[in-house]
Amino acid sequence: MPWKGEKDPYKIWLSEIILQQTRVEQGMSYYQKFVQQFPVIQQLARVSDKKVFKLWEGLGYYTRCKNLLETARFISKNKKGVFPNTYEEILQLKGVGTYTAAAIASFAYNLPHAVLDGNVFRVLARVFGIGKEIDSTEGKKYFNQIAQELLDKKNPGNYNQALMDFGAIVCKPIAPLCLVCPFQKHCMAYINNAVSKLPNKGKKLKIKTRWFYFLALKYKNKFYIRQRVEKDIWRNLFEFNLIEKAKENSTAQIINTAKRNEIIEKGFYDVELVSPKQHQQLSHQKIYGRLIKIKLLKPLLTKEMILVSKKQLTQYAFPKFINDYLKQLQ
DNA sequence: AACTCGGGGGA
DNA sequence: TCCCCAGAGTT
Repeated sequence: MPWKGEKDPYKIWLSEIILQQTRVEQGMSYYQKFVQQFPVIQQLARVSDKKVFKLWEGLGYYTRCKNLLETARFISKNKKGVFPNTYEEILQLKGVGTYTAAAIASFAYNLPHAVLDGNVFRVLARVFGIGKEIDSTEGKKYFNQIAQELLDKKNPGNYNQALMDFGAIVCKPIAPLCLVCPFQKHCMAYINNAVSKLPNKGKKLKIKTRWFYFLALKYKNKFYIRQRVEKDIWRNLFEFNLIEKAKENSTAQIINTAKRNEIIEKGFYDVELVSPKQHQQLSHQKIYGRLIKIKLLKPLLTKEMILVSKKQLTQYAFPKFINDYLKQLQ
């Protein structure tokens, strides 16, 4: 992995933000893109939001991208481009929590802070047989104390790296390699046949179902799009005119809603295409929907949406759900 | 403390 | 389908 052994705090920070709740294989190409285009933090700081969000497109958790830019600009302007070098200062940065601060502090500056990520939680829970819920406040505190005690204070960077690698390669979530594990004889979970029960993740989140009907409104061969600014999924990304429903609706019902909302007017539109039903499973929501392509014979009255050509669409960041439609859009 | 925030890949 | 990923911010 290109960030291993990396000592530039900027690149370490970049890799850590990208890898939050993200698999290495998924984040790799994004890291490469960012490092190649912005070798130093000042370069990232002066790029437009639009371009950076386009680079982040498809990676998910888009507030990471917003915070990434905010932090790059903060360090560039207020710190003369010099990355902070204490745990406390690093922790203050937007988008940097206790894990990321410990990772940067130990990897870049060899400061004695133990990382506590999914890997470390798992290894500690199993080896020591800790059944406390890892997402509770008490559990986090408890695990953090143990992690900090175990840390090799003379070599925190390598220690942290090694423990995470061990969790990722040997002490895996599913089908861990217990038979070749050097901790086999001491691992409380293995001895008690409880490997699959640890770590203990408490709550299960409820998944809500939503139906998104996107009206791709076309006027004079250009499409109306808008930025999602509300507090919801895909904030800061772009979309077509959205009609959201709690349940499945027929195309006729959606068209009726559009008329009622004065988005289209009788005699001044033409339905050109209705896509197949599509769905996307997010960690906390299940999205169903369709794209309905409509040719408008007169422009929209609202100023909320902007009109862009098919070619210009490629400059905007869209959720995957819409990008899948864009491929079918002529 | 509980909720919210994406998308991908393996079983 | 379910799980889980080098978690953080908000309510």
